[in-house]
Amino acid sequence: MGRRKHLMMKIDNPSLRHLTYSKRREGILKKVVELSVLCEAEIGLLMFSPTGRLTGFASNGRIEDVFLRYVDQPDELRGGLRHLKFEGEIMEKIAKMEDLQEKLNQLNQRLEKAKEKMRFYNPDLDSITSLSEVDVYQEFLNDSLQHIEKLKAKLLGKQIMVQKSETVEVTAPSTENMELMTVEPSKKRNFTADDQDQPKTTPPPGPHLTLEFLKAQRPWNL
Amino acid sequence: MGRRKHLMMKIDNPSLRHLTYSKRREGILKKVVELSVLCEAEIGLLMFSPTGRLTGFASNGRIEDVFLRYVDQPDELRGGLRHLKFEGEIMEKIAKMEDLQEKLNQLNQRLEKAKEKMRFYNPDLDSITSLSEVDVYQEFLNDSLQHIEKLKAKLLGKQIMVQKSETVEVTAPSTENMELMTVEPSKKRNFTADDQDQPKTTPPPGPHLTLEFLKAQRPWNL
DNA sequence: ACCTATTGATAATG
DNA sequence: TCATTATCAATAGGT
Repeated sequence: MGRRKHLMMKIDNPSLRHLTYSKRREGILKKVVELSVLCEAEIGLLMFSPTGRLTGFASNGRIEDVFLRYVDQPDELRGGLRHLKFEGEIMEKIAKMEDLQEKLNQLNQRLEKAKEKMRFYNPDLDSITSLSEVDVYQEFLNDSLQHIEKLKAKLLGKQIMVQKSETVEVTAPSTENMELMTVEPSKKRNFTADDQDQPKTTPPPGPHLTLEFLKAQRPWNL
Repeated sequence: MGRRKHLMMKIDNPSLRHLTYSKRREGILKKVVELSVLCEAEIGLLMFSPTGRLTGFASNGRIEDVFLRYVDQPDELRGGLRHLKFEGEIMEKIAKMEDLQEKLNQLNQRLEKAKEKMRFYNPDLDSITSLSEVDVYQEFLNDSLQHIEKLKAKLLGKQIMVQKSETVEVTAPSTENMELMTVEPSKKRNFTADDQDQPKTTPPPGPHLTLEFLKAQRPWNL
């Protein structure tokens, strides 16, 4: 349209160029608005004049939403637009963030697991209320001590026979004074009797704690 | 243009609407390209069809650059376009991501700490090479056992006097057969002698392990 | 800004 | 989706 047709190349004359820009900018803006109205299409348009002035339009009032929708498009559906550097920044960051969130959740789980396991080694004494629990923790620590003793024996170059692995004696190392604290097996048995019938397959921590369960709570299982 | 002029409202007939969209979309695209060529204007255009299909254009090939330029505009210069929600969202997400990264690092540290602490309770026996280390671990476990014993005594309603806390006797709970494993204090002292002079202030785990350090490695310190 | 000759875009139709 | 074409809109150039 117009008396003559422009060559499709940059208009040399700056004033003519700017005039053309102004006219066509209005035309495009009008057409874009019409399209968005007639077809309820979501449209975003940004135009920077040769002098840097911005004119824009977004069908819903916010360019940002249109761009967000664009960013959310799967690669295949972004017709007419090739290589997306910005995607390689924002999308990457968003993906990275989701990845981080995932890792963070996993780590949190592992940390909780670790904390729980540590409580088996050094349970909060105030939280233990039943003697049966006490015995299981005691057995567990004895078992750990036994491993230590075995190692010590090896390092000392001694052969120490251990027939029953659940029985162990401990030597206090650093003091001259020693005092024995003994609890009679009989009374203990009275209180631990309930445990004997408990299932041995990974019970939850609590009143039905078993030695087997505790033994599974080793650092290398983390 | 056209034989008749549309009312400026949504076209009811869906097929007609889509047809109109297709045609006008091409027209706008052409005009936009022309404008960018004739005037060297930077233009970004995003159009979503009623069915969600995207058609777009960016004068330099990347919508993202146009959008970034838009985001960089001072508020006053964003003609016709108000408040920038997207900028806030992106910035927010980036900040959130950095926050997540930070939390993840902290969690990783805590997890490593937890793992390390657990090794104090049940150290990997293969990794222990010196008798002095063995002794410290042994003391530590004895200490834990002592706590258990105290609790048990309380629960049994007994008063048990403990004069020196570093000495303890352990009763193996669950078997009839018992076997004692004893290491002579003298030989032990030979091997643990080095530790006596070590500083007691949070030494690193390893050959200079101390009981005090291990005692600090309790779950509630995590 | 406005005018208007001219060209371009597109609505209706096949 | 593509082609045709009558009609109307956009705009180049001038004022």
